[in-house]
Amino acid sequence: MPKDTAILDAALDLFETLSYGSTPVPLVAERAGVGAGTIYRYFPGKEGVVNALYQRWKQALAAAVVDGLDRSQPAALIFEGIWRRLCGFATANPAAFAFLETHHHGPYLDAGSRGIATDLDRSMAGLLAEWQRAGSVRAGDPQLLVAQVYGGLVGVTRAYRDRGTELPPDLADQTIEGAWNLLASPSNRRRS
Amino acid sequence: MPKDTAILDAALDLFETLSYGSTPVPLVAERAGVGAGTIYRYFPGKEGVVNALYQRWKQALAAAVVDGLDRSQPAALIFEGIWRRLCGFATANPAAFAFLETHHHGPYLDAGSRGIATDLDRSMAGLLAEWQRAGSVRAGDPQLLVAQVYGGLVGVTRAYRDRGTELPPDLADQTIEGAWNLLASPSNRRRS
DNA sequence: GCATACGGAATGAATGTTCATTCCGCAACG
DNA sequence: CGTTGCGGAATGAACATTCATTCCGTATGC
Repeated sequence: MPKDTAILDAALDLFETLSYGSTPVPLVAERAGVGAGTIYRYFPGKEGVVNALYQRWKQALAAAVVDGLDRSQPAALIFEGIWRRLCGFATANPAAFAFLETHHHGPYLDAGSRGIATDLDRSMAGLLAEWQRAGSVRAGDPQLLVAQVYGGLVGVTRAYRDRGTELPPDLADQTIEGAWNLLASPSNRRRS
Repeated sequence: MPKDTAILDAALDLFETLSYGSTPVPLVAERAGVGAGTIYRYFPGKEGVVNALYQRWKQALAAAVVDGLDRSQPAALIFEGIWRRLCGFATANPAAFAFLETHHHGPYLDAGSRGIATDLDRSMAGLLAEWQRAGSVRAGDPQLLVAQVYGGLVGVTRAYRDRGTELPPDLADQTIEGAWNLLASPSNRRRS
């Protein structure tokens, strides 16, 4: 494994269990199987590591969600697709998903990291706004609706984590009905 | 203001903006208007401060939500009451609400702090389970349903915070329809 | 094909800084 | 005066970062 990847993987693990502030850089190095100084060959410092980590995964998440969306389908179907990808991503990369969440606010994140985050939010809000115009999603500030559904998924993954259980493969099935009904206008709600 | 309260208030502010790990104790002291040593007269140490802070506010939240619930009302009405109190609490104490969220996972929280948190979760899940038996809430693990609705509220408050805006007084009105529809069984959904 | 020399990547002990905590002297009250 | 509560400089540990050194793969000369 390339050293920079080894470093990022080790950092992900440790930042998640110890929190960023309480993780010593030398410990990251040890876990990554490199010397402490090596980290500074690949990153400008500890903050550089968090930001690289954040951007790497946020971009991966954005790609996983957006890539190959067929925008011509009905809203409920597109939403289902997005939701499944989101859940798939969280299940496949639970530590990374939790990391993105926990560090959303971090004062050490730079403009680049924040930018990626808001781009994704905005493009989701744009989609919702379309659907509102088409009458399939209920009224309300689209950004807040996005925040509310997405927050729900975050809450569920956190609950599993607190419980010490892995995310189940049918996470999407368990949560999609609620998620869609939170968004849908009355006539578009799911019956099942 | 009593010194211990001043210390907790200062810590709340700083932990929220700088994160726990990066907040120096002497800075908390300065902000609280006390000497650095004084903190150690009131708390066993920095961890003692976070835990006192967490417990203080989690208890306040629990009290705000549960106190004086009339369990004989229909589910939708009880839920509305709870949701309004929750939103009221978040609006009245935005920093504390955010703090409780951000530090839910903190490795520095002790058993006492975690205990309060899970008690509240469990009592909410119990309520939901009752409603499921009565047919007003859809099927599914009640703990996960709680996590999903509550996560939604957290997401919304976070969105406002990211935006730099205060939480609006009508937060509950903006979010309750979605929240209830996420939970409700088909026949109990809101039309409005 | 072998020996030698070179460059840059990697290392980890050393450095200076930052921080949680302590402790001693002062002040306020009785 | 004694006692109690407080302040903030002093302390020592832990940390992020640096840098003199080692190490290794490749090139060069024989």
